[in-house]
Amino acid sequence: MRTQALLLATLKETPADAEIISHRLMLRAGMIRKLASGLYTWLPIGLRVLRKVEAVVRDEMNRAGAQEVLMPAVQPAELWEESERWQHYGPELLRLADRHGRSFCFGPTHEEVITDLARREIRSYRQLPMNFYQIQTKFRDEIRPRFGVMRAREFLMKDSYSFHADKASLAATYQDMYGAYQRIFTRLGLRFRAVRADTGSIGGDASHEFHVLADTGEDAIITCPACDYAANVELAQSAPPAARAAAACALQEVATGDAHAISAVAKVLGVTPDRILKAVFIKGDEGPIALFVRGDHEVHPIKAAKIPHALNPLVFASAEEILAAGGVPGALGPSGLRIAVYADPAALALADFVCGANRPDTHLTGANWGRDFPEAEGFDLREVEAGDLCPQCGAVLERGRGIEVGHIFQLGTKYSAKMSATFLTEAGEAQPFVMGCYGIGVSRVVAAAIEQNHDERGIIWPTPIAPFAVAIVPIGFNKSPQVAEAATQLYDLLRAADVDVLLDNRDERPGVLFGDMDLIGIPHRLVIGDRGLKAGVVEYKARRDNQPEDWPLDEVVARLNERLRH
RNA sequence: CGGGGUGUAGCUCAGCCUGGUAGAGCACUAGCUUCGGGAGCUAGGGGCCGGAGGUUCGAAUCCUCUCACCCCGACCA
Repeated sequence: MRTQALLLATLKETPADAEIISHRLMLRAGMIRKLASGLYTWLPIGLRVLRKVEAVVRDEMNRAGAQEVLMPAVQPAELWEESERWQHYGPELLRLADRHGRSFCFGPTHEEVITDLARREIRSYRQLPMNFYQIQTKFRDEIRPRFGVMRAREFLMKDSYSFHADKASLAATYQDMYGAYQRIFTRLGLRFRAVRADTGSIGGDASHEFHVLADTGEDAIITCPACDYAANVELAQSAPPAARAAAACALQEVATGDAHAISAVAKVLGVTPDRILKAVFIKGDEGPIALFVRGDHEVHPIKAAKIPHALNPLVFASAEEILAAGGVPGALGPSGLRIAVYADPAALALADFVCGANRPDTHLTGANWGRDFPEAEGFDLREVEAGDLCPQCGAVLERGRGIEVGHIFQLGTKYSAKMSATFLTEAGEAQPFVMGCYGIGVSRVVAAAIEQNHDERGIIWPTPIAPFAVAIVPIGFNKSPQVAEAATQLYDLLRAADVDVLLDNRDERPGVLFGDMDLIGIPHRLVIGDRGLKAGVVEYKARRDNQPEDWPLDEVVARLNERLRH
């Protein structure tokens, strides 16, 4: 393509409302423009990248045996009523009515539609398993769209859904999808990590998120540098604590005055926070629940909300509820409580510890589970931090940030059971499909790739998703017939060789051309000028490198192909 | 939805406090010069000052109401 025929809408200045680097660069490179909050137009340069990401995803999905379909973006409310998500999905679901007053929604996801398709079309276990995917525009009315296409309301997603006769078959396809995702993100040139994830509201047995590693990521992830352990902090665990020591001290009551916070108690009693029991009381549907963690640890709200009968999302108990349960705020401890008590394993491993006495301004020292109050039920509650030990191999864990670009779930029969989507087994019995679902945020991948690949001059695309693989930059295209001829010849030659090439024949100064080609991140650049032509060479420079090199004119195609292959 | 902030030329912003009839840089158009890392000079075009109402002789500026957008929190690909 020639820049003549291309909307090269680059900006010198950064639009004021762009916060993160990928959003800024996508605006400056002329990839996207905002239409309204969370709604973006993809300009030619941006769309080329989006299509290339799509192509890699499609290729690997096909290779993994999935079949491409395309479902309607607008879906009838009836299906959502069957799955009961019409009530539960909330305001994120964009609801519409047609001229007859029938209710519809703009699909944020397609479990209902695909399950409806499967129950109509698949009848026998002989047809299973089957895996369908589509690449399609979704709409989620996000509370707070931000960061450009990173969290847009309308976005492009690859979603797939697999149908199985049993869990073993689902597990096999899940593994296939795991592998396909690894290949996809590798081919896209991203540094990523598959992490264990909370199954969240979608439910199901197993789930992995694929995160592009970047400081601007919205998720905190725990990774082990020594083995393959990686998990979202929402469910990350650390190595179990050492076994509890025998009780050695007698229980003593100590007046601690107005020392209520862990740090204050630690100071007054001259102990470190890891010898103190920290209490958190939360609301449950059968009354409050007491939680205990070690004083130097934090309760993770998503973990705590999984406790039986706890309200989800988590809500802290009121002071009145705590008092009614036998607790005294400021001096909370496990003694004399009349409610359910859970403790994190690290808290349960404490011996001769400090805790509140459930009497005003009073703490206990030398306290011990079992001896001084009942053993609490163990429950993983604490948020894992960097420096904790890996539960698999014992190495020191790291904590970083990631951008979630993919998520795979083993759904089970959640949708098929509600929607009576069944097939006949070998024994002739109707059984609900066992399902899996697998998503990739295609448009988000574009932003994530930029977060990982840029410098002060602009984007540095991995070649597989660059808007163009090669830019030809003639110096003085409209002044020097020799340059124009050589540039055009080379352009034709490369196109004939099926190279994705952009000829920048704008009548601009070299600085402008260089600046734009760097900004939009074209990975390979060929500069043709009178100076070089006299010597029979063109200048080649990789976007990532600083030093250009001279290539003999007649070797350019061969050398370039060599570069493009790697 | 709570808390904070911003709307003035295509973009980045000044002007607002202290009312007096619209500005700069970049971009755009034309001409001349320049031409291997975002040129210089000259001459131009472009704004219902987000919208509505009010105060005033007079409102971008003061008041009220609205709308949009951005940032911080709970959701997700």
